[in-house]
Amino acid sequence: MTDAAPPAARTETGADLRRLILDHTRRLLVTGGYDGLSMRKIARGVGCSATSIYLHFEGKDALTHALIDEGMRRLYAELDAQAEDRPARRLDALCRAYVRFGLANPEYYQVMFQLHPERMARYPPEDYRRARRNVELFGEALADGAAAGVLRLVSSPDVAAMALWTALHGLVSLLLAERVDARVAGDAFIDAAVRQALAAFEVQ
Amino acid sequence: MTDAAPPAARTETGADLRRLILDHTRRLLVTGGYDGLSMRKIARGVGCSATSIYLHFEGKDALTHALIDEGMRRLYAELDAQAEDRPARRLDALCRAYVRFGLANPEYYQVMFQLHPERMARYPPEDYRRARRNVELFGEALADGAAAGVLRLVSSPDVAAMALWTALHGLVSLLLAERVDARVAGDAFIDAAVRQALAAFEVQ
Amino acid sequence: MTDAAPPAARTETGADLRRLILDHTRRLLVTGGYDGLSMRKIARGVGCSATSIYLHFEGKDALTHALIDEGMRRLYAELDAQAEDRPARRLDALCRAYVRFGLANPEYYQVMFQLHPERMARYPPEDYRRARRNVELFGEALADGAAAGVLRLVSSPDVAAMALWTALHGLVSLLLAERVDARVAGDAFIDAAVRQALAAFEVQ
Amino acid sequence: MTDAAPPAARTETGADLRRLILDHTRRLLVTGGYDGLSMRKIARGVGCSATSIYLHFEGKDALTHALIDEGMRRLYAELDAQAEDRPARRLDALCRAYVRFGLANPEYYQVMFQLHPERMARYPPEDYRRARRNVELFGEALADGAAAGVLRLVSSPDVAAMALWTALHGLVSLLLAERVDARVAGDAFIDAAVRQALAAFEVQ
DNA sequence: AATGAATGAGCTTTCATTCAT
DNA sequence: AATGAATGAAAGCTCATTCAT
Repeated sequence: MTDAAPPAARTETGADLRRLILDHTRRLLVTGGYDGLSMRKIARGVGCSATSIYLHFEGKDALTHALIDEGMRRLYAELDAQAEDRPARRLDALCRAYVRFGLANPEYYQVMFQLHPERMARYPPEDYRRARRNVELFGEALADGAAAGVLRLVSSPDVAAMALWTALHGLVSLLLAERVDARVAGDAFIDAAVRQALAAFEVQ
Repeated sequence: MTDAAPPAARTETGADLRRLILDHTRRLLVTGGYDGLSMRKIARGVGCSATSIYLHFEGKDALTHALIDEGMRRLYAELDAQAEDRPARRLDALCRAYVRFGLANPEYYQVMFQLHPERMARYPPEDYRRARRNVELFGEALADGAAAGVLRLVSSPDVAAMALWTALHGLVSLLLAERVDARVAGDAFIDAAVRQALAAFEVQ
Repeated sequence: MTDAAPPAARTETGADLRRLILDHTRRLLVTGGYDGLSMRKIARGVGCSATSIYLHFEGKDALTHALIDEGMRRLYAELDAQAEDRPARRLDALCRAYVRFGLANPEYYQVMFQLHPERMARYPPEDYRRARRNVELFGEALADGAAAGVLRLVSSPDVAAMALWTALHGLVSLLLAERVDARVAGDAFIDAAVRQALAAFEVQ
Repeated sequence: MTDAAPPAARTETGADLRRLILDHTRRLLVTGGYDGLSMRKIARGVGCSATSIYLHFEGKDALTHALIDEGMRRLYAELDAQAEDRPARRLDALCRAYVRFGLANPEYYQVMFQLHPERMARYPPEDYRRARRNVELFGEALADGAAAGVLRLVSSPDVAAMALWTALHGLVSLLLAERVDARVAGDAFIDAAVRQALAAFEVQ
């Protein structure tokens, strides 16, 4: 039959629908936040039925989790790309890459780090473990730096990394929330904040 | 003393309903976050009709804003109570008081600092101005310390205060979100993180 | 006691509140129609509590009925003022006065003639009787004209008057509803429509 | 013929729900008027959930508009069926068909011609254009009659048609509103009123 | 792989009205 | 004469999800 149509047409939507859904979900997250998200809005945006989303994701949670995982992988890719041998320089690069990633990907950042704990409780453990790798990169740089005597550590590398991460996260999230005074916010401020967060590790 | 006479008359209803509503709203915020909040749930919790809430608050926004303002005032009270003459000590006390407040009042903290910017856009300007006073307290301590030569500043007190605030906020919000590794989180970690944030201002 | 205040102050709001309510209700009717009417909106506009309206009117129905009655009286006053001895001229003047009144007082006209019959079912019979006087004025002019041989009647004056009224009502209500083509509506159109409605009574 | 096969499959549900909704909406309009209308009442009447209505109509407005359009088409069908060559007779038949339609379909008539202008403002322009075709039928009869010298016109056919329409509308709407004296209303009255409205076009 | 139809629960808000004061 | 507090009912609408096809 002629109306059996080109099979390629289906292929394009077929496996790619998953991608389309993820991408449009991200777009919606930027404008309306997590709560402004709805399966129907996503479907409308992608041009498929709401039901179709359930063919690719178990539910809203699973969709969100997929997005988180994707974000975590991308963040890792960016952080891991900071190929710098000297630990102090690497730490600095990691911080700046982290902030850059957050500001450039508000939608990922939101679901990755600003979701209600209850919602995260159902996050798959193995994904969680991978997510933690991101902070570990900071810990490794700190440990390397301490070993080389170029970074000063007063607590364990893990603790220091976690504390550093909280500082960076505060910077990113308040900037994204537009809570930093507009007259202050800007590259200069970001630079100052990152320096301030790193000052603790400077050897005199 | 004389005007203390008839307030008991309407203990359960009257002006007290406003308080009950605010209090129960806070309770709901802890468990379900801002999006888990609903006028009906609040009403059910306080034991009044959903309509009654509208007698005391113009709408959900106004109710939230009242809560934010209340939180900001309480935070200010706590920060302002850190009566310490020596600037460096005062700054330290401010930081610890801030974190303490956030962890002790997750519901306030959430609406105060983690609301979607769109939702904050409707926040009354005069309340906003008062809210900013909180960060200013940090700026004053920094300026005082710099003047006295006991704190080192590489940027303006305002910028430094804002950057310090972002660090503290990151600490509080990740702890509240239960995103800090349980094996790490604890008073020791908080102490380490605060020290790390303050290290930038230490004079060698 | 000094706070017993000037009694005149109360007098002004006292009996006059009824008037204020009626007047503001009319204003609301223009903008939002009957269904856009609400006791609270009225109260807000007048500056009194919603409860206070119930001191002056039994309910929304009674308030509406009072407005209808007032409108009917005003319409009667306008029609009755068309002092013209010659019946044909008087009839013409009555028609034009009717249309003028309707267009000038859309809020009255709406409740007077465009309310759902169910809502009118509770209208007090004695008021209804007075309302009917308005159409009777047309009937009298028609009867006078027929007796004088200057108006042609093919049905009883009552029937003819009623039919004439329906035509005028159609004109007014479609104009108020903005359903007459904007390029057509205007004084010329009104004039043409009234002439057309009166043509039936012309003696050759 | 072959594609007429499986429509019985979804007799109660499927595409038929749309019809059921429209029909029940009409029924509700008769008893309670436009303002007595509610999505829930409709749903209760059809035996479906309120949500289901939104599957077939975008909202209350769209539902109403669909009803208006349907009514306009039906009215047009009735008017257009008045196949009469002689213009004067055709005009008479049009008038009587119009009134007949209005009295027989109070629910359609209501939404078609008695809706608040604000509500009509959102009516789709292309539907509006079709609706206007109804009045144009009167204009054409008038123009034909004038050209043939059997109808007297003192204004343009368009204006005369519009004026005639307002008269008929007044007749229908006051009858539907039960505002015409019960002792008068009846076929004789309708006949008298229509004659009166048409008298203007009679050639002496 | 994809869909249209359907739903129950829920949302914020407004309504007319009553009651104690 | 006037009010603040309160309410049940209802409004229009959106939600995540299921199911038969």
